Amino acid sequence: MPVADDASAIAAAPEALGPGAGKREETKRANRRAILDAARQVFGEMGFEAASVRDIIRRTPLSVGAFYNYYRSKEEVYEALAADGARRFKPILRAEYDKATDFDSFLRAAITAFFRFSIAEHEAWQMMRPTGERSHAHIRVEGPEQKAVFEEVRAVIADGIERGLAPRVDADYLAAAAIGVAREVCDRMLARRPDIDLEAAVDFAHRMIQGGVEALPAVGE
Amino acid sequence: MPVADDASAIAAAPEALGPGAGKREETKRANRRAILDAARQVFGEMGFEAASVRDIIRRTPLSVGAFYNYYRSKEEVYEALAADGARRFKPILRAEYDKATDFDSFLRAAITAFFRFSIAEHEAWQMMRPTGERSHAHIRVEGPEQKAVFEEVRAVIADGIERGLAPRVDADYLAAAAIGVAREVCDRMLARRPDIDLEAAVDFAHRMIQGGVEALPAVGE
DNA sequence: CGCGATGTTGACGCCTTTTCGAGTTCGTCT
DNA sequence: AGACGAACTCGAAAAGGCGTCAACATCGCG
Repeated sequence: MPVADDASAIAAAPEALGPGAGKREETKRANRRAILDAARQVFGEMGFEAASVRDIIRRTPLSVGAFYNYYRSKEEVYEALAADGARRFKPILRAEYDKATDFDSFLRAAITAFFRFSIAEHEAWQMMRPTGERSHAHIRVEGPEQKAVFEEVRAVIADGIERGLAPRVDADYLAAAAIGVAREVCDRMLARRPDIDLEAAVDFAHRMIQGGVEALPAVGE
Repeated sequence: MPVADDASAIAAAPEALGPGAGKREETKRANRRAILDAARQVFGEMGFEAASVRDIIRRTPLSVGAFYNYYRSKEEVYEALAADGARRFKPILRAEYDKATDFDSFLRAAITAFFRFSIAEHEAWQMMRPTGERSHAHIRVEGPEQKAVFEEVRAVIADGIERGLAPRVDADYLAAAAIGVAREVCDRMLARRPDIDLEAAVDFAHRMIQGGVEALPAVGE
């Protein structure tokens, strides 16, 4: 199920790309992607801490110097990777919202989408993890892209409040709480591999959030 | 050694010394603590990534070699720091539980305690942060001590279920969800500095979790 | 008092990161 | 087309952190 490694590094058919698709731009794009792909592989295989910049560029036709033209450190690469995930998830969320007819069904659809997305990402990163030695530290990136997703959630909630589908509460807190439930339940679900019961987890998170929302009192003003 | 004299605590009574009475043990303890204190300061000031082992020991009367007698890396120090926090919080939670008469009031007390604790910790770490350049990456440790806190929460919930105070649900998921709400709302609250409204945040989290729990029975309401 | 165990020191070697100037490729102007 | 400059790449080398270790200090105990 892991997304097959497509040979994205070298474009065999440099078709007419978008506007101003000079060869320069093209290789830049390809290099960025080569680095990102290699980094995902390396981080997945030996963990973020253990990985070095050299490990990454070794899986790339590029040199050390070229790496530093694109990213300043492996941390920045990691952030770019995380940003990429957020950037891919946001439209999914948006699509669910546009498709939904009522708040409750949107909530469930959004949670389902998030869990599915997380499972896929999880698998994509875990390809070949030989050493069981797992670090106890997780890194959570809170960059612009992640904020954008948060904002999306907050906007949707604010909209729901506006339409009277939810009580007048602090949309900021509600978005945070909903994301918190989803995130943590998702983590637990993933921890139960290989017996992942998507339905049950979605159901739990959905009821929890929905019930919580209904219990919130409208805030003054 | 800077730890110059001590008032000649004569080793006349080698036996009846309490736990950790040897001078050796004592300095070991002091050194560990010196490292931890220095590390908290350094991490707070320049961020975890930027900090080096030498930055830490520089604020300590110890040498590089001594550092490696206590910890294998700055990561391990960070984990120790996080473990320390969890170890200090766990009894607080326990005390609230022993004191509580019903589940609902315990829940509120626990959330309040957690938020208070978080505010204090936050302030302890943020002493003097000159450079505004903040990394977007947070590190979350998930070591034995954190697991112990999680287990504590889960046990309390399981107990509540046993007594019929909460519906028969997956205690694992419920603990995760409750922690998720508390954590995220707490983060948001802290982000609103310096206008922190503890009451409002506690109230929000409390209602959210309580409402969520009530909505949980398998055959939705 | 003296000896072994335990702890500490700090310079050293290793390894990674980051820089930088020479060389190369691309886009563009004539 | 030819040639010039800008942008990019390369890899050696500088910079610097990490972890070690042999020598030294201190402690506990008989």
